[in-house]
Amino acid sequence: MAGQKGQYDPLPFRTPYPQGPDIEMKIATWNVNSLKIRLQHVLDWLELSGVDVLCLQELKLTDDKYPKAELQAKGYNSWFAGQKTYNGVAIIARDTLEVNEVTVVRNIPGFEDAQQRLIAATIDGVRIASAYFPNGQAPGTEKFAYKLQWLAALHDWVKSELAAHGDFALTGDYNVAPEDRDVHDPMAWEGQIHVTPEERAAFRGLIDLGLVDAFRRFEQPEKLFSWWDYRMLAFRRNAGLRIDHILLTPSLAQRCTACEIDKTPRRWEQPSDHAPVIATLA
DNA sequence: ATGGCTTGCACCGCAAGA
Repeated sequence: MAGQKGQYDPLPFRTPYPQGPDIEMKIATWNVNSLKIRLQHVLDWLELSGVDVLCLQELKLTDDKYPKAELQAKGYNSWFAGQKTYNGVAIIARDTLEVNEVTVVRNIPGFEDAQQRLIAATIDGVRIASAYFPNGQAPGTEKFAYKLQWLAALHDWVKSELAAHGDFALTGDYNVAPEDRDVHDPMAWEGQIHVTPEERAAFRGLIDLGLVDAFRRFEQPEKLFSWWDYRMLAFRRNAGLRIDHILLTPSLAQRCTACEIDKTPRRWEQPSDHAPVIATLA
C-alpha cells in the first residue's frame, strides 16, 4: 500500500476468467433482476466463469421458490433471503467450500427492515456479504431518505464485521457510482440518483473503514460499466454506470490478482441489465 | 423529450427499477 488509507498503485490489467493452481477463490457479484427468469444464465455463467462464490441480488422470489436443487445439481450450495416481487439476495458457494450455518446473517442486525437486502456468510474463513443497496429513486424522496438510513446502518455493521473478521468482502449492487469516471455522461447525470454527494460520501465512508475497491486496484479500460438501461439501446451505446462493486479488506486486496466486469452475459438473450463483477484471490 | 425496456402482479395497466 502506498500513501493514504485505501490508496493503491494500480496493477496491470488481467484477462477474464483467470485460471491456475495459484488461484484459491474467485468471488463474484451479480444483480440478476429475477432469478426465476435468469436461472439458466446463472447456471451457464457459473460454468463459464468458474467462480467459487457468486453473490446474487434482486432474486424477486420467495424462499420457497428458490432453485436450490438446480444449483445443488451443479455442485453449489446456497444461502438466501428472498422476498416476493422485490429485492432478495443470495450467496452461492461451491459445495467443496466450508460454511458454518451459524455464521449466516440475514439483513443488517439491529436495522428493522422488511426488505431483504443483505446476507452474509463465512466461506472457507472469508467473510462475504451479498448486498442490494436501495435504489433511492431520486434525491429528496422518501426512498432517498431510506437509502441514506440504510447506508448509515450498513456502515456501522461493516465496522463491527471488520472488528470481528480479518478477511471481509462486501459485494453487491451498491446503486452508487463512486466517481465521475464510473459514469458514461457525468454532465447528464449530475445531481441524479447514484451520483449525489450524499451517496458518494457513504461509499467513501466504507473506503475510509479501510476497504479497497477491487476494481480500482488494477489498471482498467476506460468507460467500463456494470449496468446499462434496457431502454434507448444503452448497452450498444455503452451508456452505463459502474454501480456493482467488490470491496475488500487490505488482507484480501493483497491476495487479489484480478478484478473484471464480465459483459458476456449482458449480450445473451433476455439478459439482466447488470453485468457480473469478479474478484480473483490467490 | 422524465419517455424509452423489463420485471412481477394481477387482471390487461400498474409500480419499480436505475
